[in-house]
Parts: sequence; C-alpha cells; structure tokens
Amino acid sequence: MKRDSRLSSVLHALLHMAEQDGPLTSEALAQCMHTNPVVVRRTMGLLRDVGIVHSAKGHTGGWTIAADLKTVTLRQLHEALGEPAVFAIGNRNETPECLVEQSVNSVLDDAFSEAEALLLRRFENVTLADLAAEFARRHAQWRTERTLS
Amino acid sequence: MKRDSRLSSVLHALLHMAEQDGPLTSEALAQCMHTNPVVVRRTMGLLRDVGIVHSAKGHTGGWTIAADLKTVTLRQLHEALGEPAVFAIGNRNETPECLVEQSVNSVLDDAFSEAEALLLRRFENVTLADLAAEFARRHAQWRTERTLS
DNA sequence: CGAATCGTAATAATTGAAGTTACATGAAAA
DNA sequence: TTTTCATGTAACTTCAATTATTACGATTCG
Repeated sequence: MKRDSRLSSVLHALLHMAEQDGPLTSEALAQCMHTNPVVVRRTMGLLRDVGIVHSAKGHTGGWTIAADLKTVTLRQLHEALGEPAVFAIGNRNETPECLVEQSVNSVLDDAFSEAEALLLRRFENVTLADLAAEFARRHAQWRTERTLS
Repeated sequence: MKRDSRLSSVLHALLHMAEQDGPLTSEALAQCMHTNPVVVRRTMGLLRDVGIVHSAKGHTGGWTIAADLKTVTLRQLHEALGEPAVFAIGNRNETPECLVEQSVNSVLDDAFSEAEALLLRRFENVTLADLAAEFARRHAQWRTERTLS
C-alpha cells in the first residue's frame, strides 16, 4: 500500500503559511511541497471544512491560517483528514466465522488499539505552535552553523 | 495500498497446525484461510527460513510446527516476515532539504517510533501458546453456549 | 471585461500486497 | 521404476489505495 502522507504534507504547508503574512496560493504551496496544486486544494479543503484554514478566490486569493497555532493539535488535523487508517498491517478478515481466526484477531486488535491510542494521545499533545517552535530552534541552529563555517 | 495481513494469516495457520498432529498441506491451509496454496508456501517459507515451521515434499508431506509454542512470539513472526512497515501514515519525504519539513518529520517520527516500540513490546509478550490458550477459552465458551441453547 | 485563483469531477499513474499460472524438484506409494 | 502428491519458485496478473493530472466551471479583484 502507498503510505498516506497528507498529515505530513499539511503540516509542512501550515508552517510555511505561518511564516508568511498574506495568503499563499495552491500553486506556491504545491511548488514548495513538490506536488500538484489540485492535490493541495483537495487536502487543504478538508482543513477549511473544519475552520483551520481559509481560502479565497480571485486576485490576491489563496490560503491563510484561520486558527490560533496554539490551539490546533495534530490530532485535530488527523481527524480533519478523515482519520485515515493508522496501520499498514492488520487482520485478513475482520468478521471471521472461524474461532481460531477470531482469537487471532482479538489478540492483534488489542495490541493495535493500544498502539493507536498512544499515537493519538501524542498527537493531542502537539500543537502547530510546538511545531513552529521546533522549526525556530532548527533555524537558529542552522544560522549558528553557517556562521561558524 | 492494500494492508499487509500476513502476520494475521500465519497466526491463523500456525494455530490450526497446533490443533492437529501430522502435517497440513498448503492446499488445506489455503482452504481454511480462503486463499491460494502458492501464497501459503510463499509466506510459510519465510517462517521455515528461521526454523519456526518445517516443510516436507511428496506423499505425507506438508507443513508442521518445528518450535515450542511457548517460545515463539509475535515479534519473532513479525521479524520473520521481514519487519514490514507498521504504519500506513508517514512522511512525504524522508530526507528533505527544507528545514520546515525536517522539523515536521522529526516530530512525527518521534511519535511513530514511540507507538511502534509499544506495539513491538506487546508483540514480544505474546507467544503462540498464549494464542492457543485464547482459542481454547473461546472454544470452551462456544461449547457452553451451544449446550445452553 | 479579463486574468488569477479556487472548486471539483473524472481519469490516469504509481505502489505494494495478494492471487494465479506454470513448471521444476523431490519423496513416498504403487 | 513409474506414478502421484507435495513443495519451491519465477513470472505475471489482479486489486486496492494514494497521489497526480487534465479539464472546466465559478468567483473575485484589477
């Protein structure tokens, strides 16, 4: 299966939008993410549906952040994207007749549920502001290194 | 992408093999798993490579368990299958130039690593014997329910 | 008006798992 | 020894899901 990289993508886009005042066009976002403007619109559209970003048509149009960076969590973004399946491994058949297979599913489901819950808790505790801070840290570091060399 | 259900599949197969003395053919395993004998050989072959099962050709041939159920963990099976990717979500680009994207990757990777570590620890603590016990429990339960009705 | 921009439907490309076909190899049975 | 049954494996097809592309409509600003 191909991996779903939309969460990673929208985070990248949102951080670029946060660094900039004024809207960014789908075209501009697509270029910095090495993808296609239509893909950007499709994905960002899901965030607009829940009020995280705003889009405007026409001249001077484009995408802007419509929420406080401190209040938007990765969990919310994951939900806005439709809560895509987290795992690439899973049961062969979700509703088997066979008691053996039911036992296997039950044990595996327990393990997967626990891991997914942990991941979502982590997602709840990371905001866009945290990510922006992480970027600022790396940016400062990079400037230091550049000066030293 | 399609989900990788091989771990689920081999567990199902191994438990059926444990319930039975004497070898089971790929054909028989394929039937009870609603799949194809070649797929069974391909997948079980990986377990044979690490000594968990044994295969024999010709008349009276087939697949048998070659290890103590108490010593085989889900983790070992996952490894025998080549440690397939656990997550269906991931970064768009694993080695980005862009500092923004590096920051995003770093934060997401942390979360994914933690969740994967938890899952693998869980896998370490479940043996085939545990699964067989879970099946026995369900089987007994099912017999009780059938008698009562 | 007209150029820029989003909105969206329809379709193709891509990727990786699973399924299928075909045939070689080896072992037990007749 | 010949036949039959089973695995071993390569090559290819199918399938499912994400991502990319094309095309065109709708809106807004200059």
